[in-house]
Amino acid sequence: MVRLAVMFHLAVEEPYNFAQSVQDHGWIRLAPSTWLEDRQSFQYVSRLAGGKVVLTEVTVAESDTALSLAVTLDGTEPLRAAERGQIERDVRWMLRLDEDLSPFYDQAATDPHLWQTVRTGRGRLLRSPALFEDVVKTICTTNTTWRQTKAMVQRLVQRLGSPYPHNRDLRAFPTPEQIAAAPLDVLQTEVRLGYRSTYVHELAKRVVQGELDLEALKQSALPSSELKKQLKAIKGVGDYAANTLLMLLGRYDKLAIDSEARAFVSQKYYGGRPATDQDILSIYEKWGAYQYLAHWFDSLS
DNA sequence: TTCCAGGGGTAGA
DNA sequence: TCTACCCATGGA
Repeated sequence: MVRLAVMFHLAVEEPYNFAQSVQDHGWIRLAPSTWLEDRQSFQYVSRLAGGKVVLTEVTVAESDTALSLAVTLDGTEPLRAAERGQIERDVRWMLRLDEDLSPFYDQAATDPHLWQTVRTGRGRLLRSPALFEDVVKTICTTNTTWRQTKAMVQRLVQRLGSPYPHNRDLRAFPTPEQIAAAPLDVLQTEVRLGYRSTYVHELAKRVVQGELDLEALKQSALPSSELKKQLKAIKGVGDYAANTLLMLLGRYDKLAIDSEARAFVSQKYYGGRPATDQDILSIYEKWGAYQYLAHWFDSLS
């Protein structure tokens, strides 16, 4: 089998700590994303619109001057310019290379403790190329352990995703079409999504039927509260999941309060006594458009 | 056994 | 808007 590789560079604005930013978020441990420690690189199995499966690897480019990333695409067929362009846009989206965090940096610089962590260039939390993938992954984080989340996503990818020709153990995240075409029973008994099976299956069918245009939400100029209503209209997406998805869309004005956030705030601000959701909200309220990131960095530092 | 994990849907008030 | 109850799964 012929192996074809393409490499290109992406310019990056500093401060940006590639290795930390990619690994900070748990998403790096959800298939088909991987962190290759020995190569200090981020690997992702991409499925292009036409069905080609390509292995994408991103690492810091060797350079004495400006920071840039080296992106390598491995596949069996030559890539058209449009396909290469798609992957480049996907990588920029996944790593949030085009997000302007300077207003947050300005605000964070007024908090010496938080600034210690923020200034190191972390905080561009990893996300998936398609919002569909992130909605499914987020549904898989609810009311379960992180261990089970990883296992559910891994089984979903292995059972329904398209294989990478050079290594069939590597598969792309299944498309809405692939999930919709699978019998519900497969999601229940093989992927073992539990009661989430119907949510994920329904979501895939709605996307395939054109009833729900998730990709359009990425470009939406709607206020976060409006966007949140649309996200909560998805079965399986409640308050926590909707706010997590807003963060994945680059909106940081709402906190995703889960058991981890409750435990952290309780420990740090209430001496181990339980904190109500209102307590948590009031702590980060002053961060306005950047409440999620403020809490995120607070929990890191 | 029972509880609960990076919750959410639904019915009933 | 708030509360009680249910929901698959698997580890503790």
